[in-house]
Amino acid sequence: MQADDQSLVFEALRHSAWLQGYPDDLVHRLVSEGRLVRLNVGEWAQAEGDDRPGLSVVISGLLHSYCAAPGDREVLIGLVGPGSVIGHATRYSGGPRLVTAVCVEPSTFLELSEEALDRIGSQAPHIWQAMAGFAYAHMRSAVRMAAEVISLRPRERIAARLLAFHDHVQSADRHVIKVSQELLGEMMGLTRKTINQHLSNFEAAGLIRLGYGKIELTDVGGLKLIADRVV
Amino acid sequence: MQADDQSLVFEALRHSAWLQGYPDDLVHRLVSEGRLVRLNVGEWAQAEGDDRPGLSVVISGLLHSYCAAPGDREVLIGLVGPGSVIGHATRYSGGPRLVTAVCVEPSTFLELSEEALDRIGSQAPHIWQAMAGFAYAHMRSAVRMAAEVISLRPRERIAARLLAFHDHVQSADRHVIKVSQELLGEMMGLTRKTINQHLSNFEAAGLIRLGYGKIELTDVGGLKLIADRVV
DNA sequence: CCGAAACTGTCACCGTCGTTACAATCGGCT
DNA sequence: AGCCGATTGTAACGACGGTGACAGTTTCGG
Repeated sequence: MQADDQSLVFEALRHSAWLQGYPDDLVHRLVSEGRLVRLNVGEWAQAEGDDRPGLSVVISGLLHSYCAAPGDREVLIGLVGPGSVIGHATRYSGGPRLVTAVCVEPSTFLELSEEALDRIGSQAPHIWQAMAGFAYAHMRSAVRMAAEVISLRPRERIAARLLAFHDHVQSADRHVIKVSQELLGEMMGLTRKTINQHLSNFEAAGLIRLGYGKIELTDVGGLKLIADRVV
Repeated sequence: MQADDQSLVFEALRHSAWLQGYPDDLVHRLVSEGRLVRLNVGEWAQAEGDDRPGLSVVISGLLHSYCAAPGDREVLIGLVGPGSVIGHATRYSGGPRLVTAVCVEPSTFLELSEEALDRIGSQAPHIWQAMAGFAYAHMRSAVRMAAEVISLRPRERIAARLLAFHDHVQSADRHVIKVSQELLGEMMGLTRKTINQHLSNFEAAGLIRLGYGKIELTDVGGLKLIADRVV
């Protein structure tokens, strides 16, 4: 890895939600033990049950993550951006990969093999806590998503999901969500028509502004009220 | 803890899905560092954001686990039986508890405080792998549940959920699921009426047998076909 | 600069699920 | 044995989302 790549990767990891609270030392070890990988649009960063175990941390780019549902279908579970961790160490989780991630933008990753994780672990045991930590974070969002889909009607669900995206991203223009309505529908089990109907509704109420392939949140508080079924 | 309790707890942990593949030594440490707790019907084994961090392993009994959804609602997420792990070590997961668990039968737990986990970790680092492991297991089932609810229509969803219960339990009479139709509906976001309709349908097709507060699976393969949308 | 591809806005029809309500049945408790 | 609460079977009606289809708009690449 080039020296400038190294510092770039370091910054990306250092600011990721995952490693907040862990020492610089751990981050440095991750950078030096990891391998930088670039993938183009359409390539799989990982596949269920594939033979490349380990973790990958997204440095730049964007991916869609799919989960296998009964009947050989795949459902879009979420968007994966810089700072997210995907994949898992088979050895420490005991099973095939959960999800499939496909690049929708050219992306770069820091790939950490199981062996690399072992080497890091022998020097900096923090890594195990960190791994348990992101497993929890993933579990948290998965449970929340399940709870949303189960308990909320489509209208509330859409509002809640928009807010989840909003909270998930920490960039400057977090108010603008770049997702097509088609994709939104696929992610929460609704048709584009239904999505469109409710979004138009929200726009008329001044909560959001619709664009081509994007949605701008203009009244986060108002959306919260809807998600909370107050309105 | 009494000596006979100790061996009882040891057996429960030793046979739990969680600790399969880990050495007896780790199990022994867990038993000796843990505290045995008994709770009656209606008592909370844990609460979101409560002040008793750590893990609890269910030794005997049955609990319902709830997850907070937007709008101060709680949705029934699943049933928790012997061998399951609930709670989490705040320190290593970085956030409030995810779920609330309420006893529906008198239950016993092995409670492991954060300090106990630390002590175990210093001697047997396996514990961290084990913790990441059950976080993964929980994540897996949560993601799967979300995928089911998103992609399956009610009929398929009910079949898939029945199968999930069936797979989850490893006891002898796993074919008999002891849940009321009311509860089933609550767990997957459907009304009792809808549940009843589809279940009656399944019964007529010879896939299940309905009882009072229980459901017996008589044709697992047939249910799989429905869940997979083949039928 | 233009054409193809992707995305959004909208329609009518139909099926399914939620709502509300009531009766019948089962199980445990006294 | 007998009662009461919990659970199940069922009905009519209305609302809402899915289906399939089409036109208009924006984006991007050649």
